[in-house]
Amino acid sequence: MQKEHNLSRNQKIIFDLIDKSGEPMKAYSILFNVQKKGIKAPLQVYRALDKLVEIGKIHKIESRNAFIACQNSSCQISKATAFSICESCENVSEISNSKLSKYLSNFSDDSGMKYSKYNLEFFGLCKKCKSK
Amino acid sequence: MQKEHNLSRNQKIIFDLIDKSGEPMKAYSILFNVQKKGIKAPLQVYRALDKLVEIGKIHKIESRNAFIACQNSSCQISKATAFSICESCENVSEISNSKLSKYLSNFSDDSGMKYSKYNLEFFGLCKKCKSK
DNA sequence: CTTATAAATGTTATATTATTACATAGCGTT
DNA sequence: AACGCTATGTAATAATATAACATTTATAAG
Repeated sequence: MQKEHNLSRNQKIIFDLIDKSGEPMKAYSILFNVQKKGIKAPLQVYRALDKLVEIGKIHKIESRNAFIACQNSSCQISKATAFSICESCENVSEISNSKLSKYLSNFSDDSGMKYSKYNLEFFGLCKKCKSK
Repeated sequence: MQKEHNLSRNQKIIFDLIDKSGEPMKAYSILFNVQKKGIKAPLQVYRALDKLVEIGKIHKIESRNAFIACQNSSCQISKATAFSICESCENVSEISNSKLSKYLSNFSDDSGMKYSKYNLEFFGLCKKCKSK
């Protein structure tokens, strides 16, 4: 079992927003959306985002500078993330494929590096966009 | 064989700089370094970077907003990139592992997406930093 | 060679993303 | 209460990236 994290006020507001949106959100778009709730400054958003990423409730889509709620029920794999990104409609979803995550988590080469984390982003066309 | 790309003046200046540095360089650090050669504006740098990424001469390290010269002799795999990143010394190197690239290039799942590109970033401690 | 076209360049301004620095408040432990 | 830690508030600014527009250079077709 995972440790249950008690989110602080700002963290909760921001997590709920991202989670409900169901898609990647950018920091300043988040800021805009939570200003009515009293979160006024970028730093307040970035601090909450940092924490939420740290505890695995959200992930950053690096190629898009955006944040998406973790879609793996228990957020067990926040150090091993994989996403599929449609280059046409920009739809993003988290890939939960145990073979893939096993393969990558166990990956090692002769560089002498000890890998403790990875992030993988696949790009392509989603079903809908392919058929257009 | 690959098409030989004739780099333009700015592209050449910027590629040479990145290539010689041997490590990831940030856009504004590049800008600073090429100002004496007449490249004065960020956009000039970003345009060259865009082109160099497009033709596979350099890659963007997304998690670092930095650019590194392709280390695979012929840049054949610019649509299939993998890097190892030391979280202590920030050393980055491109992973050339045919099993890995085959595995990922052939990856598919039941999402219906057609994957045409991927970028993978591994994080950990390099040999040197591990032993400190 | 010249005309057309695409690619690259130059320049200014501005948009977007993210952090520094410093002060204050809340919360759990002893 | 006193301490340590986490979170918050606020202002300023740094770092990363793009828009818009004018001009020049390279490439290819006639």
